[in-house]
Amino acid sequence: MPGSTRFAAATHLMLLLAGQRDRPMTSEALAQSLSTNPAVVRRLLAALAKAGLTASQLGKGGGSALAKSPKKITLADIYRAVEEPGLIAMPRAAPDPSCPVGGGVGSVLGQVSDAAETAFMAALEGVTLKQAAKEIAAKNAAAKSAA
Amino acid sequence: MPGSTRFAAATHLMLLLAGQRDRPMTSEALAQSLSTNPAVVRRLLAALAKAGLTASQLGKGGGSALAKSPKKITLADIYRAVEEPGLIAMPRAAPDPSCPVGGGVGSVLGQVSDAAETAFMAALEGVTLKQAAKEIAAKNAAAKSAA
DNA sequence: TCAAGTCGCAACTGCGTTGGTTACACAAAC
DNA sequence: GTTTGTGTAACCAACGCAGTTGCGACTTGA
Repeated sequence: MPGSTRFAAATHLMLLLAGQRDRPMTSEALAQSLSTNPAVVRRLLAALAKAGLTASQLGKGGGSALAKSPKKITLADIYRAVEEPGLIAMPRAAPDPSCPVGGGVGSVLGQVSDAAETAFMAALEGVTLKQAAKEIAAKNAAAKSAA
Repeated sequence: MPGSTRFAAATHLMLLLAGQRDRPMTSEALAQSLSTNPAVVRRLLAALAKAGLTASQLGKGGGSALAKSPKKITLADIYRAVEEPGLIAMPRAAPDPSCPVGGGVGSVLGQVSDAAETAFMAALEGVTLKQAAKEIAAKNAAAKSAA
């Protein structure tokens, strides 16, 4: 697994918040569901808040909550909030300058990378938080009836 | 650095080989163009050979060469040959089993991940090695005339 | 048959990123 | 003013990637 697991964790968080819209949830409660540390959750939440997806309330009875309707939040929003762009990494070392291919590879790859990344994001753009929540609810209902 | 730079390096290699189809190139010569180590090149070449994109010749005067026409090789082929699948990483730690969201996140994310990855690969599928080589040649010609 | 050239593969190392953890200052509610 | 909870910084351990080295296997050519 190359990249980071932040997107998966952030999506989990957002789904949790989407199910508790009436009152804010503390980072500790969220951390327990993710089986991780509150500070990790807060780091994620900080990124999400900066993107305008969540808002937090300080002090007693505080916590975090969605800042927008789950219908208006897509997985692409979440991805952009917590992950770095650049699905395709460029080589660290510069290629041999005497190589005629070396110079061009970068720019060609850059173009392709942009196109591929756009396609990737478009797929994420197509799923809203609300849709995802609904799908999970349906899944849980099915599991419960089976048990 | 997020993912790996293997795709970029492998594409560079393939472009080099596409320009030297008459005789095989040694890993040492390739390594020089990439300004890296021959062993690194061989690792890449091993993966490309396993995918049927290149073939190597042992012994004196040996080296590696394309196994197919550049017209029939797409960047998606190269990507698949050298990179692991799974653009979206799942969390390492299993979520709290008492959390109703926890279980569903994985499967929903899996579906989305597949869709997004398919879109990503489709973009790469649209570019053949030959097209990339042509683009670089055009770029180099333009640079030369400017100088 | 033997020497030279080249790939194939496996170990070890160094570096950068990631996630986990702790600690502490600040803000809001009671 | 005490309690609750966020925001943020610092530090640590684990992991993956690239770089490096070394050696064995194989093919060519004299």
